[in-house]
Formats: sequence, structure tokens, C-alpha cells
Amino acid sequence: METANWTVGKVAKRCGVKVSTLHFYERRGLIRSTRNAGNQRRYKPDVLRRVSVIKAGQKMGISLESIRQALETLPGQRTPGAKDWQRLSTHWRVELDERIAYLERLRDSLTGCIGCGCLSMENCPIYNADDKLASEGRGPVLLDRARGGSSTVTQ
Amino acid sequence: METANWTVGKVAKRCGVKVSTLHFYERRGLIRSTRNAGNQRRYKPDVLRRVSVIKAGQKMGISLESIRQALETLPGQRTPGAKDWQRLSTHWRVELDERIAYLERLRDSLTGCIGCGCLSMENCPIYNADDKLASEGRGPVLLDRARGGSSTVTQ
DNA sequence: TCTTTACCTCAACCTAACTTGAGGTATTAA
DNA sequence: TTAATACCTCAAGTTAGGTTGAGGTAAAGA
Repeated sequence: METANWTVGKVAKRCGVKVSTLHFYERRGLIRSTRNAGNQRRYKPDVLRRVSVIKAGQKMGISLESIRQALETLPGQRTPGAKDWQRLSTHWRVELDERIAYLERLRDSLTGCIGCGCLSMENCPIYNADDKLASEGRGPVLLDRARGGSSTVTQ
Repeated sequence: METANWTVGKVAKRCGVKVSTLHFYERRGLIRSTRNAGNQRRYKPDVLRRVSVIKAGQKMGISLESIRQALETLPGQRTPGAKDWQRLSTHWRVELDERIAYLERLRDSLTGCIGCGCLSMENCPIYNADDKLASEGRGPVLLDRARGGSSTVTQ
């Protein structure tokens, strides 16, 4: 067991996130901490890698909840090693591939549309492009803010 | 001027969105309607294409606000024609290309990481991957829900 | 020792993109 | 004509991913 002696402020600075973000991640079960005598958080050094992984996952468009689930598969007792992180990144690599493929299909459709100027529901291939990823429900978000409620048509 | 005789319910059904979504889009200035004697919305047929464009843009990861701005460049008086929609899709095609390129860079970095199992802040290329797109501020979202506040580190 | 800086909790706020519901009016079909 | 839909507005709720602030305690350095 490694010594848990990183304070929340140090971790925040080192990882480039705010202290409040670390609190938030802890509430969400993405990272853990122990407390010192004065009830202050103390982290084991592997928290640094965990936060990196969280940020990397977010860049790939993976939701915090999915990241949490991925982190959950890491060994709880021993400190995760290279193999563990490899498994994780291999998994995400696949997701990233799918995401890229989806956007490429969209791009191809769009290229078709540029010719006809359509982009219209009835005719446009882009509208009917393979929606597998898009409709997969609780998928991730990319590069920015919310998209809100499901677009299911209960009508 | 085309006849504005689409009711909100018809448009919703045809476009696969909820009535409340159309109300919402109107409040946000993405679509417009006129009212009949009984204060009910009536739409010109080009609203169908506008909604398609909105949905296509969202699939590409473009925010509603950016979509609004794009739609704003369409002719207000005459009904937009093929040329107008072409200009729009050409513009988005570029954005989509950038987005794909960003994810590909990320994928390449990740591939490197799989070898070393790192994914860690200090060493991992993915962590320091070109963040141009990601940090461009109010960019769009992809395929799903919110990611929330900016990740600027004011410390 | 004293003061500054860091930390703690909890509640409330923020944005995007919608959805839900209440209370009431229009339109449509039988 | 009447009942069933469809529509209207406005306020409030939802989710993700955080941020902000108040009120109070701990630790660190001069």
C-alpha cells in the first residue's frame, strides 16, 4: 500500500483541474481518498493517473459514467499496473474507432448532399445515415456542452 | 411566398421531433412560424428542411447556437434554394473534417499508449494531444449529453 | 503565536437542449 | 352540437459536468 500523502490542492494543480472538480469526481465514485486526522483528503499517487485517464476519456467523448464503469474494472486492492491501463485504453480505442467511423459516414453523406444541396429529410442520405452510435442512448458527448433530452419520438 | 399551412403537430410528426421541441427551436430563433386566426402556429414547407438541417448539424456535433447562426445566413425573404443549402453543408463539411482529424490524432496517441500502458499525465501523448478543437471554447457536443462547464484551470 | 492559506461541507447556481405539466382555447370528426 | 383532439402559454423539472459561495476548521510559515 502506497502512502496516501497527496493533498487535494496538490493533485488539482498537478492535474490541471479545480479542487471542486476532484470533490465532484469523488462524489461520483471516480476517485477515492482517505482522510487525515483533521478530516482532510489524502490521495495515493495513482490518483494522478486516474485523473489523466478521466480527462483522456472525456476528450474521446466518453461520459463520466462510462469512465466510472471503466475505472471500476481496475483492481481495487493493489495499485493498477501497466497491464490494467492497457486493457482500458485498448477498450477505448475501439470506441474511438467507432466514433470516427460514424463521423466519416456522416461526412460521406454530407459530401453527397453538397452536390444536390438537399440536406432534406426526405431525400438526404445524411438524415438517414446509420444512427447506431447516435441512438445508442446514453452515449458520450464530444468537445463541449450538453445536447439534452433524448430525441425519441413518442408522438 | 409559399402557403404556410403546416401545423406544428404535422411538422413534428414528419420530422420526428416533439411539438415541444419545435416550440423550443422557435424560442431560440432556429425556425419561424406565422399564426392563424386562433393563434395557432402555421409553418411554410421549408421548415421541414430547416429541421432536417438542425438534426444533421447536431449529429455532426454542432451546437444549436452555431446552427442558429448558420441558418441566419440563409435568405430571409425568398425561400432558400439549393445553392443556399449547399453553402451551409460545405461549411459544415469543413468542421466535420476537423473534428474527425482531431479524433484521429487522439486515436494515434492512444495507440501509442496501448504499447506503454501509460495514459498518464506526465508521459502520455494523449494527454498532451493537440487540444485546438477541444479548447476552442463553445464548440459542439457529440452524440449525447452534456459535458458542462469549461475546464479552464483558474486554480 | 498569530496570521495566512488550505481544506471541509452543503446548498445553490450554471449551460445546453429539451421535457413535463397545469390551466385554458381551437379545431376537427362524428 | 358535442366530444375528442390539437394547440396555446408559462413555469418548472431534467441531465451532465461542474462552479460558486457561505460558514467554519486545519495546517503552515514568519
